[in-house]
This record gives sequence, structure tokens and C-alpha cells, in this order.
Amino acid sequence: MNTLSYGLLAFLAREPSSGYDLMLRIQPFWQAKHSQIYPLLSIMEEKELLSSYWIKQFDKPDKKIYTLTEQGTRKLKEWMYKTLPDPVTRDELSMRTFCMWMTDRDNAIEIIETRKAYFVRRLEAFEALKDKIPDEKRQFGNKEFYDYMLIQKGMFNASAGLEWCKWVLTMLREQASIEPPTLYSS
Amino acid sequence: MNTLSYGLLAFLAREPSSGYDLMLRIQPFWQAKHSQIYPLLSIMEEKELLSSYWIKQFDKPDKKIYTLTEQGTRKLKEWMYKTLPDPVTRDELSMRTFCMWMTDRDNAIEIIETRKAYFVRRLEAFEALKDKIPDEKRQFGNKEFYDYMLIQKGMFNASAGLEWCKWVLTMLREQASIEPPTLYSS
DNA sequence: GCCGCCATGTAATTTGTTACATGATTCT
DNA sequence: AGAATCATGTAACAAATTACATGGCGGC
Repeated sequence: MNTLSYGLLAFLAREPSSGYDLMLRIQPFWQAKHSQIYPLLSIMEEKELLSSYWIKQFDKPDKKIYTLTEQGTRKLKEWMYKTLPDPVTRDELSMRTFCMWMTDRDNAIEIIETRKAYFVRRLEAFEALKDKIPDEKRQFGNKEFYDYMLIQKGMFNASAGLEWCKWVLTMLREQASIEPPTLYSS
Repeated sequence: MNTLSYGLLAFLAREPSSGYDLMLRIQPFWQAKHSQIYPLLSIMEEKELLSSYWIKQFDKPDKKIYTLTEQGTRKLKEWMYKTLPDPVTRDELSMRTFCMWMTDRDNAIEIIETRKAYFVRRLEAFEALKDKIPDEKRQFGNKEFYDYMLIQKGMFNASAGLEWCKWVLTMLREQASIEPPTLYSS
């Protein structure tokens, strides 16, 4: 049972859904391909944490709907008391920033602009998710309270990333052509 | 050649260093164990992107110092023009937040406090790194300008994370004992 | 006619973690 | 006495990505 498995259980605790559906809904918070999700679901079904049934569709392919069993619910609740591991971020931009002095300024600007666009897209996506939660459900006591928390988590991060991009861009543009440093010389 | 490999080249473009040293210095920006780094370095040496020599030490074990070759430098520079992939974050807290309604409030608070402490530690670590860069070197035109950018990147993110934790904690504490929602009921 | 979405699955490969292995020095 | 740091490496395992495989529907 890895984190993704528990994540799938967490989504299924809300409502029974198909693997495809889970894949789409988990994306903004945990990147995973369908090829990773499908096998995990069937393993969890074998362990009887999940049960499944097929829904016949006529215009689209049939769906396999997974539901959390009581065992699954228990397992999820237990997981909530285990030590929380530190988050892991792998961002190629960090590695690139560190050797940005080796490339031309136009390229540096383009790299940051690309990332900036990503954060703008991401913020819009989170905004759309947030709009789906009505004000009265954002209060403590509703399950949606935690949806709201989670979306805000994404937005806080995306905003910080966006601000950083803007800040770097002003720095890069403000400074006129100053000669770049060379290898092994400070 | 994966991102970590390029990351190692990026650090080596600044100054020749040992695998152990690289492992320590890359940590705040890209989590990688020595068992992953050592093999990558020797592969890159085979490809002649790096060259190495041993330094004898008397109180500590000997060191193998890697230096970037001209080929390595070229490879790094080329990499800077490739399309930037989106960052990947895997945070178990996201998954847990989504099913926090299933646990008691005390546990919820403890989870967030743990994460808050992590961000405080991280901010302190970045602050220490930042302090090492003198003001005059933080300007565009120095390599250290990009060190500064990178550290700020980490700080922007850690601050956002910390603010989110504080915000969630006030929400969780402010609200007195309201009955939590139950499975499959909104 | 080709592309993308829907929907599920497996196989091959790469990437990352944990464990094994060694050994001196320094701190508690 | 035991743990932590320094320092390098390999082996086994787990996690994640890319590619292979199928097939209908709808848009351009």
C-alpha cells in the first residue's frame, strides 16, 4: 500500500467511481497515469478493500465502478495516524535556474515565461474547481470544507510560483545587457 | 540523460566536487540518495561528460572529485533549450487533506502542525543559504544571482506552504466541536 | 481521414528508495 | 558504548513513465 493507493481510497470514500474518473480527478493533486492506477485498483479489490461492478454504456465504453468496502474504510482511517512524510517536488526549473548564467537572456526569459504560463493555467483550473463549491459548504462540518482546503493548497502554491516568475522576469528585463559570467570564474 | 544527471552537471559547472558533496548540496532542490547519484556520475564519466581524480585525506575517507569536460559543458548548454517539463509534486498531505473528515480534529491538527514545523525548518535552512550570498553578488551579472533566485524559489514555496498551514489551523481551531460528516452523506 | 476523448488493460523501461557492505573519526 | 558524519559503492525492490493494444464516437 503506497501513497497513491491511499489517495485512491480517499477519493473513493467520497463517491464510488471508475479508474478513469479517479485518474482525472486525482491529477491536479497527484500526477499518475492510468497504467499505474488500474493495477493498484485491482490489487486493492483482491485485498477486499474495494469491490466493483460494471456499468453498461451505449455511446461510450463500459465503466468499472469501484466502491470502498468496510475494510477499505478502516484501512484509510488507520493511515491517517501514520507519520506524515515530507513532500517531494521534482522541478527541472530549479536545476535550470542554477545554470541559467550559461545561456542567453532571451532563453532565460522564455524558460520563465513558460513556467509562468503553466501557473496561470493551473490557477485557472483551481479557480474553476473552487467555484463548484458553494459558500455554505465551505464551512467546517462539511466534507467539502476539506475539498476547499485542498484546492486552496494548490492555489497558495501556484500563486507563490507565479509571483516568483514575475519577480525573476522583472530582474531579468530590468537589467540591460551586462556581460554574463564565464565557467569557473566568479 | 535524465533531469538529475543534468542537475549534477549544473552543480559541477560551478565547481568540481565529489559525489557526496553533490548529494548534500542538491538536497534542498532535488531529493536524491547517494545510491542514485554515484552510478549516474560514473556513467557520465564513461560518456566523457565528466572527468575525475582522487584526493587523499587523512582524517576522513578519500574523495573522488568530478570535473565538467568541454563536452559536458556543451551538453548542459544544449539542455537549456529543450522544452521545460511541468514540475511534479507528490505530497501525501494532499491525499490526507481530502479525507481529513474521516479522522478526529486533534489528529487533523497534529498532521498540519507536523507539516508546519517542516516548513519552518525549511525556511530556516534557506535563510542560512541566502545569508551566505553577499548583497553585491545578488545582482544580475554574477553567477550568484541565480543562486539567489533559486533560494528565493524555495522560500516562496515554503512561505506559501507555511501560510496555508496557519490558515488551516485557525479554521480547525476556531470552529468548536461540530459533528463531523459521515461516509457517503454530504 | 486523422485527432482527441472515452475506457480498460498489460509490458517494457526508467527512476527512485531501501538495504547491504566497509571503515575511520568524532560527538554524546 | 552507541550514534552520527564522512565517503564510496552495489543489489534488490518499489514506484512511475512510456509504449503497446483495442475500439467506438464525434469534431474538423
